[in-house]
Amino acid sequence: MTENRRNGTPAYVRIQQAILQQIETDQLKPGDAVSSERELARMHSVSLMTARHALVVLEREGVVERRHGAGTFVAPPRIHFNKLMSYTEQMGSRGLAPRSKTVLTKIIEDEPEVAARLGLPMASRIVKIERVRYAADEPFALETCYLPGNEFSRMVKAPLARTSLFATLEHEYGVEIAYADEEVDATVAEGRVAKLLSVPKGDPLLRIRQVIYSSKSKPVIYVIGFYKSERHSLFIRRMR
Amino acid sequence: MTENRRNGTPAYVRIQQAILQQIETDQLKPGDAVSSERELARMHSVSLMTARHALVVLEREGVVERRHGAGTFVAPPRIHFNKLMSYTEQMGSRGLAPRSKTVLTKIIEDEPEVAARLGLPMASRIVKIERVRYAADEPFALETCYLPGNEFSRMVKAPLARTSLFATLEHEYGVEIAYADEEVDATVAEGRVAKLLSVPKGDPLLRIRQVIYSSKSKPVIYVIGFYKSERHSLFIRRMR
DNA sequence: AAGTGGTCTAGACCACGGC
DNA sequence: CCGTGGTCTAGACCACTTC
Repeated sequence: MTENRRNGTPAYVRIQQAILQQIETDQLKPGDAVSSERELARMHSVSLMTARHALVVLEREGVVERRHGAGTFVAPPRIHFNKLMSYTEQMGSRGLAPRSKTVLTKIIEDEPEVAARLGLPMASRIVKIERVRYAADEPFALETCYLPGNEFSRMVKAPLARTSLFATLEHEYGVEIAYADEEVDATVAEGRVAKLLSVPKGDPLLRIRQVIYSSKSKPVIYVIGFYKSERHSLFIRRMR
Repeated sequence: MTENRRNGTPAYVRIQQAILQQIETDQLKPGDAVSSERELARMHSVSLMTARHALVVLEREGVVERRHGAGTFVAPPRIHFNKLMSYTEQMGSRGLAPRSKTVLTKIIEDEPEVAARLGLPMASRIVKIERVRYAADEPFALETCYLPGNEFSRMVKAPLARTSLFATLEHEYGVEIAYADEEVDATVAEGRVAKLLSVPKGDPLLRIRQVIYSSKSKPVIYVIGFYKSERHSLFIRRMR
């Protein structure tokens, strides 16, 4: 082995980095052929198996596609289906600025159903944050978030107008958000919800109840959202 | 190579099959250690790299977990979130019998929007099948399926009361169903839909519009479903 | 026919985990 | 310490695609 692992980095990772850099700098675009296994082996002075390993892993990660007999090609940019993203992140990925107004933030102790959803004892202290989301200066969603009060009481004062809830949790509290289970159904606008969304009573709304879990599978946020139906629909990709 | 690929099956696949069989016959249960790479290599008279390959692929498929320094272990049974299943399959997995009534089946030529969703020219012949789904003798959903008429005209006469649409497509037509894109929103019951579901006009309904694709990424079914909200909600797991 | 990825060998050393 | 998985070599032949 002629001094592989120069910087503690495995050879196959160095090969991947070289390819990824070519993609990032647009030297390689989707559909373009990546150097073949044999070329990579020569270029990086490694065995065929090592060059091969680099490509196999990149394929599993969705960066390249390999076609038997033909070659290895840069994969088209991936569309992230069913990805858990905050409202801020969703808007950001479409190049739009998130706009929302916090209409309520307080600590409650009398919502046992919410406590149960968060896996807390009844009558626990819970942070409640209610926000109206806007798209094009028009309200389209009302989202109510609940967080365990003992851990996250500082959230009551967080400047949520600027930063996202996810970012705050990840940076300020070191909570790594991992996944969410959503329950979706249909309902109609009534009372306070209708007023905040400025829709007539009886209009159909999408209701999404979401339990968001940390990487330790502990519930960290419970969210109930009401979405104006004509301005919002949900996309899901299901695999067989 | 001492006559590997006895039956045209690669050695690493044979090793996988041996392990999978041990799991299926409960000789290996979740958490149990699988034979190590070196053991497998000896047992199957292959090199370490080949035994290793078998395990690496099984790990990617979620069958086993590998822990550096510790060993390879049978993975806990996977929970299938966001899996594309037919109504028949969904009911089956809950131990319930599917019940539905076909209220309409005909060939149409005048729904250009549907044709577009299926990637067909306007004014194409399209098979339309409308079914009411029951749970506990109560209607809870109205599903309208559209299929390309030229390929699937025999579907008009398929005995859908007994077999599922998916099964028919897969067995009779050799179409392999791969994934679906769903668009979910909320609406209210009106006219014909309200009548068929026997709900009052104005009741909220979940509307799901689904394009189901074959493994060749060709649209094969377009489905519009209306679901009674108090009897149906949708579960989604999103990963970060 | 030339070039590509797919499978495979018979070894090697390293890094990590558990006793 | 020993056994595990992780990385790696320097070749080989096969199967497939493209021309």
